[in-house]
Amino acid sequence: MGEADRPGEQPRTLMLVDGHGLAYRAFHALPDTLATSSGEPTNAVFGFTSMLLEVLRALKPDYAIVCFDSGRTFRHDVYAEYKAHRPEMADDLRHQMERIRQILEVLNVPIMVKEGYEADDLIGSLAAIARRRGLEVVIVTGDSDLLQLVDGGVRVVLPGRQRFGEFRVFDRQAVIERYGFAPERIPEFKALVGDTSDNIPGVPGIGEKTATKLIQAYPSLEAMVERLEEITPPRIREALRANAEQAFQSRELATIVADLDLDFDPEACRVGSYDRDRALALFRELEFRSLVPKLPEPIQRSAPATPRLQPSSQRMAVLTPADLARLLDDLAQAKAIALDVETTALHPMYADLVGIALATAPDRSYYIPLAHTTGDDQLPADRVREALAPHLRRADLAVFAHHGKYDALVLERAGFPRPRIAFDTMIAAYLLGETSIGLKELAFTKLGLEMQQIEELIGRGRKQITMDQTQIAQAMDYACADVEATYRLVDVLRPALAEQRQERLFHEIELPLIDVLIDMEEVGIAIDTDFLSELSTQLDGQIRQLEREIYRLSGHPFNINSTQQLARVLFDELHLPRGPRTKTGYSVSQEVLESLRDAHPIVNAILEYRQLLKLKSTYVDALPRQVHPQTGRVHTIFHQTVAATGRLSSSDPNLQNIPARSELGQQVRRAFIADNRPGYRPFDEPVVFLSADYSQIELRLMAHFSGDEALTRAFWEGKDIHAATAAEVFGVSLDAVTPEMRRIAKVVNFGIMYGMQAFGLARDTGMSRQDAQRFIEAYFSRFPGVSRYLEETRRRAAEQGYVESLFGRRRYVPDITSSNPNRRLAAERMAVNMPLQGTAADIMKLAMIQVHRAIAERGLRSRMLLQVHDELLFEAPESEVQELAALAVSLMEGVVELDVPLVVDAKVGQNWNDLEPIQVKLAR
DNA sequence: TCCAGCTC
DNA sequence: GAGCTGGA
Repeated sequence: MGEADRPGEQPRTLMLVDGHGLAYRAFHALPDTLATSSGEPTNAVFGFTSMLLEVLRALKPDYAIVCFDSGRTFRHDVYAEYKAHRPEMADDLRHQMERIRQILEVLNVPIMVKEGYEADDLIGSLAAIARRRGLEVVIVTGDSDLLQLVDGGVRVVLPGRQRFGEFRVFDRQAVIERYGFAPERIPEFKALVGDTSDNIPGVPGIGEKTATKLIQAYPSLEAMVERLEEITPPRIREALRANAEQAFQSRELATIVADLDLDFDPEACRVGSYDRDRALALFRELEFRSLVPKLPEPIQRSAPATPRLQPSSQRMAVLTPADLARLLDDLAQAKAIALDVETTALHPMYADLVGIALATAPDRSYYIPLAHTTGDDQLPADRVREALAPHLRRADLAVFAHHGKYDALVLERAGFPRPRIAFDTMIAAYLLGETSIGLKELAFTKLGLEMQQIEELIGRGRKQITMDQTQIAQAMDYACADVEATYRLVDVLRPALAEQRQERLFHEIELPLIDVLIDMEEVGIAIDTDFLSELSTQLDGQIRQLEREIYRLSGHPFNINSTQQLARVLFDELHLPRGPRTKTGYSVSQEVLESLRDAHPIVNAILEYRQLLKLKSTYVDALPRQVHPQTGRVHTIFHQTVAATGRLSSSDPNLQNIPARSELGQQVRRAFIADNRPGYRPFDEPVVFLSADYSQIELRLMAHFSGDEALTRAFWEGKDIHAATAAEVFGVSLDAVTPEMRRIAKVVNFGIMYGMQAFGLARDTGMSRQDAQRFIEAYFSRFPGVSRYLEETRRRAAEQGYVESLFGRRRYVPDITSSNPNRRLAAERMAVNMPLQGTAADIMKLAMIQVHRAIAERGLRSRMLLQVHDELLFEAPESEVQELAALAVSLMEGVVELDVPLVVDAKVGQNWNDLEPIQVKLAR
């Protein structure tokens, strides 16, 4: 029987997907950075799949077909130029079309292609057939041309303008609201306006506004031509008269055929029956983790093919002394456990312990609730601490964790012994170059497990609760699944590290560093809040004054912080010359403003206003808010797995970008003080800051790696490297180097390490492009080793797909072979920079471990507070500072032996700004 | 989310 | 080249 409406039943819905249209739109709407970790581009596949699943979920169609274009279409016979302008499908997209076919195959969505026709025509015809059989139709496309098919029972879905994943549904009313006329008149609209992408000529001189008016005023194109005489203005009338034939032809081109005779068996297109396992495997291959939850429930299976949880695992909530005894028995036998803490906050210094999860085997786990507000049957924390402490201290018990630095610090703050992390799955994944290193992502990509998302437990947005408010049984399932996955991941990641020969990097640098970082995060640093609040008041006055000045000069008040409003004032009202554009308008960046300094007095005021406000909001006002209520100090988080080069990063607050250059910046730096505040002083004697920083470490590494003779010699001779560079390149003696020559040489030295081209050098020095180019050439002829090294690094990167630091840290640069020159050049810059920045990071990390260990071994009370890439900041009792300085300098300089000396400068002072060099008496 | 601006 | 944060 047919699909005609049956009494009392909702009409069924057919979803028709415009395969090319949607893929094409996704390809251009989504960034081409969307790719798998191996570099396969997936933006079109991802956008297509995301939209498909979203519509399936939201509109729940009963049937679905995806239509694709075939080769040559009848339109070529009508108009030879049709689509002649369209560029050949980009290779990146062509490849992705095959992936889309695979997606559709595993989702069991049928594909329709018909020789000589485009997807539009199939869709139009299928829609008509489906309507005749009483089905509702939903057309999913990226091409707004299809809006002409909208009718009573036909709706069109287009991707959202802002987010591709979201979609807009157009019914008849929505089309009328958007265009001002009915859907069926869209072909006439296109016939008048033309469409360059389809190479439809249209009527020259008629734009969207005029076309809309004409369509609203006349019932058809024929009527317009018949009643030509009444059309005004004459320009339009004549344009129409001269191009009437072309307009009719254009309309034909723009009209979607809806009368093909197609076989259509709805039952063959039923939504829902598909092989979930195969779909998951393909999603895994494409790294579409975020799309997994959007997969429809298969109707032919009662349970998902891949278990969400491991059904064979034994889990228990540890609630009674008997439970605890059982856990301890198990622990006593264990050689390794996976550990995870559940808490109330992301910042380890502000997180309260809510529960502890432990796995003693991949399929055996425990959850010990400690502070759930939902149950009163939890064991007392003291009892749990006493029970676990001996095990956490056991040298023969390996503790696995995912982001163990966090767990260890939280446990320590809760009174437990700090566990030593024997394997950290997050760090391992980071070293391996995995693109997603979250536990849930790794469980999916490495183990094929679909893990419960934290949001499923605690919700999201305004209704989000904290972990302590969850039910114990639910928290147990969540936390136990995490530790079991962690346990299993170790077995996958360990051999992978061996395979990449990164065991030493992992075991001798990254893992030992965890302990150092925990100490630094826990100790924190003191700031002078009184000083900052005074500074804030003072800045406030200056800012208000500048604000008044700016309003006066512009003639009216406006929001100076809004880049859009500011651009309007500068370029529209004051008519200052516009510079480069951003996506949303004209740039009002510092760089642009600097160039306009002389054009109008308001520019200077704005620059100064910006600087003051930036420093005030980012540092002066923000830092005091970050003082910990219990410790009275500021505790940053050091991230070990964020930077692509192996550097650390810092956040909450970021203490690695405290101002240093400007006068005001130095004021901010002065607020970081050695903690001699009454009531806070950590020891019974005054403390001071010791700062130890590597001098020119990356340039030294450049000398080492490149073996360049001139550069190496300059370092051995202890020369001012920028002056020495200037002398070489300008061909003068060292004494004859002017400050300007040195400045340029300095920019070049930095630029070379960043893979800078002549353009960047010209921009940063104020030279002309030609001069910059000549300068770079002169540099390379003076330092041929550097030139060879850069070339060799790029070549190797292209050959193996990654670059390495001295200690085997890797960075993958898949774009190094991209056909897009911008992306390829960017990849080349990353490739030449990483070995320098990455090796510097390795060296610093090793030094931190050694200095930290030496401090402990010598029983010193000095504490390492901060690492800022090439600088270590310590707080030391005055009586220790000499010893500490000698220790830090000698260990830092001696971390590795290179072909150039490593040099460390040490300085001492009461605050982070006013530091004086300290003469280091090297022991022995 | 983007832009701007602070660091090494 | 590498980061993080504030503001719209």
